[in-house]
Amino acid sequence: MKQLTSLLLASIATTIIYGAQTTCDNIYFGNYAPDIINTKLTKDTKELCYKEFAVMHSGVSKTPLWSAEHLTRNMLNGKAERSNDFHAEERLSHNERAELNDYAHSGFDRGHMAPSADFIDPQSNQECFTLANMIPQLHSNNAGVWSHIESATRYLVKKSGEAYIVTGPIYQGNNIQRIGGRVLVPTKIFKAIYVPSLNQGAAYITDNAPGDNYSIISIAELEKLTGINIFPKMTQTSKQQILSLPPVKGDTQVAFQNNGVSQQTQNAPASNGFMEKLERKIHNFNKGY
DNA sequence: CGGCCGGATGTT
DNA sequence: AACATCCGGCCG
Repeated sequence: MKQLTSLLLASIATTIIYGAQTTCDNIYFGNYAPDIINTKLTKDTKELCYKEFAVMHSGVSKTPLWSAEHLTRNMLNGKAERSNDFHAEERLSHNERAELNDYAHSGFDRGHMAPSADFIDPQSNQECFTLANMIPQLHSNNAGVWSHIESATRYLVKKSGEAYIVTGPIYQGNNIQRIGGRVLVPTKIFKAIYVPSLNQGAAYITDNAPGDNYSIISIAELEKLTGINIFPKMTQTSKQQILSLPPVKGDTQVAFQNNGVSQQTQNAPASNGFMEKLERKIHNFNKGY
């Protein structure tokens, strides 16, 4: 009995220590994968490892619940060549995965979570075109505010040298749209960033909607919203702070409201190509070495 | 593959 | 303001 108890305790301890079990190495902060707390989300999920990113795929939404990357300055030193090889995920059965047909004529983009422009490595770039890394995303959002959020994130990586990034959808409300009758359309999209050298993190969040609105929120707030422990190795104190993220050029930062229309508080300066210029500047700087 | 699109940027 | 170019993405 005593043995059983200690076994049980050991198993509980193991559960706590390895709460976010992962088979993907060198992707997650502290090697701890995001941990799904909301058990409604855990149904039919499968972790998929790739060379430079990892995905928690849901057979219910037929999208990722998150895509994780560990980016360093060196990985972004160069230009990513798009493979454009959009493909269904072969490691998933038809019943749990999105197909190219689902997206065709749906009116939605196949929007990357881990973006193509993050992967200069050819294998990784090809891999990121798996539909397991895609959500149905409005084109205006993908080509607009979201592209700026991705750009600002790469800028932050180049500036700080290293970051852990978790990107994913949020499904809110009772009338979630589907495409192909199968793939759920997210209502919001987030990109969480943790910079280990600063021991700080924060997240961008936008509606999957037209317009330039976005918010910056704490990791703690994002975790409440998603039901996912985004960075299990962050301390609670650190999760409640908000890392100063680069403003998103020309777009409108708004006060975050969980379940309503956001309310404008300030405008990011509309300096032409601000982030892009900085990206190139740093790229050229890095090229010299 | 090529043609096309919307969004954004750069040049004139 | 007009034009070219780039980009992520859609379609035939």
